[in-house]
Amino acid sequence: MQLDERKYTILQAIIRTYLETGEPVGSRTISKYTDLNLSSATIRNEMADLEELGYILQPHTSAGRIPSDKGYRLYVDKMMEEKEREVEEMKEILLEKEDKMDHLLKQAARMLATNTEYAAMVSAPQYHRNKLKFIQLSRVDFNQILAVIVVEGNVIKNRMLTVAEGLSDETLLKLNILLNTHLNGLSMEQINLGMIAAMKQQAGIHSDIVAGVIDAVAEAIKADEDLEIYTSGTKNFFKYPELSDHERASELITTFEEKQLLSELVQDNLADENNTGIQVYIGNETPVQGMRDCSIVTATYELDEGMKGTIGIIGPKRMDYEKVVKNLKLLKNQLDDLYRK
Amino acid sequence: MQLDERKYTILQAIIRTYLETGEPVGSRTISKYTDLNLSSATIRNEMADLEELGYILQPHTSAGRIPSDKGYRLYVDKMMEEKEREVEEMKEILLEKEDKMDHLLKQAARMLATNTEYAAMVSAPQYHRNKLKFIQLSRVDFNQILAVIVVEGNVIKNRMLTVAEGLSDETLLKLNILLNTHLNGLSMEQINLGMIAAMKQQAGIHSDIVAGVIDAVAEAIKADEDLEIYTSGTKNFFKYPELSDHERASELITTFEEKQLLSELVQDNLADENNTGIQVYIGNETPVQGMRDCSIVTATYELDEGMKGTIGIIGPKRMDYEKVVKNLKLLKNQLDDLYRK
DNA sequence: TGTTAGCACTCTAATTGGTTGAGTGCTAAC
DNA sequence: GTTAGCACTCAACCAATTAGAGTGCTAACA
Repeated sequence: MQLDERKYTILQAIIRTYLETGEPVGSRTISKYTDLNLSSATIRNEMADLEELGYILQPHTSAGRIPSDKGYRLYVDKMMEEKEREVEEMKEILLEKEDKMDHLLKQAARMLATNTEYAAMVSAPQYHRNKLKFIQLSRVDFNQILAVIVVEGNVIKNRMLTVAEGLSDETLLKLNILLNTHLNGLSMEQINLGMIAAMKQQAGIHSDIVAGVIDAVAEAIKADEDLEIYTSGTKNFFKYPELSDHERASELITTFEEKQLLSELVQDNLADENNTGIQVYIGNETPVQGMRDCSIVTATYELDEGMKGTIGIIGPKRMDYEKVVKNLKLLKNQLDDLYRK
Repeated sequence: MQLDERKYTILQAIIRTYLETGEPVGSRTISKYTDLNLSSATIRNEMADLEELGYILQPHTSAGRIPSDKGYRLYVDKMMEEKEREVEEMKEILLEKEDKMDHLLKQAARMLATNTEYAAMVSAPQYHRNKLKFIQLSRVDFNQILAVIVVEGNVIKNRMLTVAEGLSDETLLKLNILLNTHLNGLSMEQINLGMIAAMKQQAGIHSDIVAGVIDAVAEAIKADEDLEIYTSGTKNFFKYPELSDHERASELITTFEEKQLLSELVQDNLADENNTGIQVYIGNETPVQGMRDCSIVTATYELDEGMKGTIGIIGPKRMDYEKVVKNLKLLKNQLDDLYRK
């Protein structure tokens, strides 16, 4: 048995109706809804076939049909574009160029959640191909040295170092020059043990300062270790009965609170090189444990060369995919443009 | 009518029983529970009086009684200490001296939530009495200057400034000296417009750099504007039916997600000078909108001189106050000691 | 051969009414 | 002042019923 054109049309009608109403769809509804002019009995026969093909399911014997994951997948891949969406008024998306990145991203998440009425996440950009740009040691207190490390992409890392006894300005200058001449322009891979040893030797009694700085450099470069993720709209889970029984809600909320659990999503997204921009995970396809009953739609944005982050929406499988994709694209474009100018 | 000793005893019995069971308490239960040797009928009379006095309420006509906010308040103020709590095995609280403050505090919140089975929050310390310690301008790129500002308590603020054309090392040095000689050691209040104008004049064509630095200084000092708050255990709200209907849960979760809404709590807590250490808010007493059905217990910790933060537990009014207070005290002590050594 | 009308059947959701049990308030007696 | 006793209230539970939506199947139709 094949998915011929008529079955395809019927399936499409079922899914669209279900997305609108959230209720299982019966044969009579489809018989009226489509312009196929078929009786409900015929539709019933076709529905039985579609069920056999795995595109739809029956929650119980005497209920209508709902789409299966396979059905949703077909919808997202093939049917979605075809529907000419009425241009709908959308709350203006506006991102002020805030100087604080964290505020900006938090704001972005909030906006996504408000506009879509689903839960939203935004990951802070990951910095790749990081090279050391600049190191600066300064005396702050008698026995405290501040090391400032700037890497490509203008990520800044501060590290306070305590020294046993005061350093003269001259010594400090020497150390500054030592560190900068040896390390500037290098990537993590290029900094090797031999180099470090050589520097330590040159630093003499101040080798522990060199060690501290190297340590801070390492941390600044592998900043992705503690990937920041901002979320918003957790309460929207409650809008969809299929997600809001205690057990499920509890799991979803925990996942959303312990944001590290969402990092899979970010990894997955960034890893995908030939990423067209939008990725859809339906039900079991999700890389995040505890969200098997949801659909997740993500997009990757790029703030600056190599600074990529992920934005995403989590909602019920019967989410309004068009709206979600539209919102994500809009935000992605705004973020892409933000620092490009 | 007065709260005589017998009424007091009965009230105590009612509240304790309710805390244990979470069910409205009937007269017969109390008649058996206490060693007053009174019949249920007598208890009923006393209960009617206690209700009139406002210490207990009846959810509906033919139900037992539950404590009112006023009842809980009396319990927390007067009755709590009297109960000798069996020393209960508690999961060991252990805070590694993590070098990253945010990890440490997040971890602390998680621990509180796990131990108590309520929702927990931890605020990052607020830095008070901030004076400027040190300013450093460095060239990073041809047209980019990095300003590093260190204030008392070693809070560090970075600000990237873009300049129209390159600056000579000499000019940079001059600006550094200008800024440091004028500003070091001053508090926010001491930096006035006249001073800024004078510096701008001396800076000549580089007055915009001075302006940028002043701006960053202002931000560094009023860092409390974006007070960091870490939360954990949101899902614990679901453990208590009185908090987990959709409406209430939705509100609680939103408050917990938009952490700024919890800042009232922190303000309130830090403002209270003669704070004995633990503060209890019952029901309507809470400073946080949307938590009127909860009780909140908070404590203040002090990492270093003037670096105060708040830790807190949010749960149902019928929470195990002793356990909560005990946990907060334990954590508070650990945090207090952490950087003191 | 594909389509349709019709019918028996299934299952959920909502409604109803009855029962149970916990708990109360009140009164009269101790 | 205390208590026994009784009538009353109310939520919670259960079973039975009903209504309605929807199905699958069969037989007739074009």
